[in-house]
Amino acid sequence: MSKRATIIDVAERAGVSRSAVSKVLRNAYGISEQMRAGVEQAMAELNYRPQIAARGLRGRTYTLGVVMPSIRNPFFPDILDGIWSALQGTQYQPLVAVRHSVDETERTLIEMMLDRKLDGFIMIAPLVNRDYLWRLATTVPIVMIGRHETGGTFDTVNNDDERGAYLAVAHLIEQGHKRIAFFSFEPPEDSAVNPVVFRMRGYIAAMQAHGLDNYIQIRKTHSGASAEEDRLLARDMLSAKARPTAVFVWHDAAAINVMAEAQALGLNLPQDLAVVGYDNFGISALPQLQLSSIDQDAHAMGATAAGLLIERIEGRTEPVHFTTEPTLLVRRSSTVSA
Amino acid sequence: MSKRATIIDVAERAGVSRSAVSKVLRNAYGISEQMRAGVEQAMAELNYRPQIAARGLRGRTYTLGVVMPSIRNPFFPDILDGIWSALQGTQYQPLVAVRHSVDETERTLIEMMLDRKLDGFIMIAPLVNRDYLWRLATTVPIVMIGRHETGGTFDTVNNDDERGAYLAVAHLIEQGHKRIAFFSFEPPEDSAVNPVVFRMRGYIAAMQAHGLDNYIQIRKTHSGASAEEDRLLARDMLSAKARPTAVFVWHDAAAINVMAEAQALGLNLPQDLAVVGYDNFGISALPQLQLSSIDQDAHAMGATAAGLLIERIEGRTEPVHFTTEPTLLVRRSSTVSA
DNA sequence: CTGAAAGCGCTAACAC
DNA sequence: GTGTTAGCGCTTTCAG
Repeated sequence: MSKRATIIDVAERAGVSRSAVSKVLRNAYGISEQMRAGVEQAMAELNYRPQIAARGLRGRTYTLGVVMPSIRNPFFPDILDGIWSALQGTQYQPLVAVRHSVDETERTLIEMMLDRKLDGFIMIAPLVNRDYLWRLATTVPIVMIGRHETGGTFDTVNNDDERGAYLAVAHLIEQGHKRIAFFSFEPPEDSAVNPVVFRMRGYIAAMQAHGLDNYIQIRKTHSGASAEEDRLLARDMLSAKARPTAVFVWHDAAAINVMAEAQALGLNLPQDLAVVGYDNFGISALPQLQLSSIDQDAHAMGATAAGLLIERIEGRTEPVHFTTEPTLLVRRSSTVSA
Repeated sequence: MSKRATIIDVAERAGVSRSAVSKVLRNAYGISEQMRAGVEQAMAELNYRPQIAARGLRGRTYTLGVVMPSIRNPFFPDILDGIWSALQGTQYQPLVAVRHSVDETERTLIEMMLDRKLDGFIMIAPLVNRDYLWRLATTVPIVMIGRHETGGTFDTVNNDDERGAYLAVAHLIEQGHKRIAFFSFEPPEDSAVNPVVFRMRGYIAAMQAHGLDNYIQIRKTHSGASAEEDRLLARDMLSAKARPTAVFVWHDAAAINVMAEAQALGLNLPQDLAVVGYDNFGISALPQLQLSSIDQDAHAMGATAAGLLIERIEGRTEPVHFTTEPTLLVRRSSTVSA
């Protein structure tokens, strides 16, 4: 295992002091052109790269922790792409930690990243409670994606979930549907901040705005429901006497399960049942699925979150709350003409 | 931003020296029960957690870098789960870095993780050339997943791709097919180590073993082909005079594209065209896809890789090469009875 | 069994 | 402009 050049090696080779090298490294004030040139040459010759870990002991590690509840959801890669593109040209690098069991919240991950002295966190809808989060946010810069909460000291990036839901339902109404159900789930805790609550609100608003109060029907699975559980609930919903002719589903993964169950029950899609999901995740556009969905602009969410986090790390203290506009993507699952 | 307790705080509170605390921390030899108890109490009272970053400056960071070419492929989450389960009960934690552009290889990621002093890497089929990899492997412990190469100083974990392909093709032959094509791609470099080459070998072996030499047909897209490019090639293949009645596709994502194109051409699946993929990735079992596939046991691959990497970090120098057994999963895409 | 002290690679006052 | 020096939080000889 060969040896890596250190700042001392560079200093010796260039015939200058360590601090001179350090200054060149940091582009700090007070270094002559000549010295800079000499140092840079020495660095090149030695193939020197500063060890960020050591640098971190004094200051920053230039490493951002991205905390994900899963990488199975094809929605998250888009967020990551956004983060990455915002980080281009900066010194910061993202490192991803993924939650693995449901009984374990993100706390373990956060602590392990704290131990490793990462500079800040982008967290995606973590299962941590309010108190913990608020306290944590006074300790380290945090940007939260997918959590509607403006009281803490952390920044947030959210989609306008209420409006997105409204768009979805209005689209279904436009297709002639009246009996439109909302397929949802019961958020585990801090329900007021959960996007699903906003989507429900948008659903109700749209139904009411079109005089469909009497057709409102909300079905809920529990958080982290399996495909089987989703399908069980869907079967129950679709077997009822006056079954809905359309359903707005809180997110795409569940929407796919609802569609599968509908087909298993012999329904033709979209004639017998129209479906619209939320997230427009990676596979919704597949020819085999063609699921209509609300796009949150995950890329923008990621990019914005990364930008905000860096601002935070570099000193901003006022919380910022950013919202992306939802877009409706109409595909075959909700209309014959698509 | 409140202050975190350091080893000095603990030492003072317990009325002992820093080194004593350090020894307790590391379970090192030569500490009395009484002192240990006192130190542990002080740690608890101060809510002390050692800062791994500082520890890393001397020794290990207990952090493993997992380098992925993408998190879009639903095959990778299974590997990550395996890694995670093998790490349970150890001090090591995985941190994931994801490649984002194709023109950029994993080198950047590796270097940034090296700068951050991670202890070792699990890399999944990276786009780095042999020389770089071999040199790197003399510097830092590495376990490679999905690269058939036994000459370097790194460990490898692979599926028996040749056997997996054989299973897939034998299954199709059993279903009565003769005109079985292999839908593949041209590996960018170091092609001899690419799993796809082994799959091709298995395909050819199975065809020959059943006297179907004359029906061998291999189609290739290029590495990183888009869905459109896959479909274009599929269209060409399926529009030919004597089109194949079955196709073995090098991996599931491409198989889904082939199926989509077949349907667009008006073919009925699986009657007109049977399809088998490879990887059994997360969505192949969806009712809407029901893609037959070869399972590599991604979980075992991840778990094994993590175990090997820790052995390496803790001193082993002899390279180890591990192979998982492929399993055929028959679904609707290749047989009417499934 | 315990503690003093040097050192890991880099940063940041502070002198010169 | 440039170099000296004292840390950052932890580990690790090496005396006692």
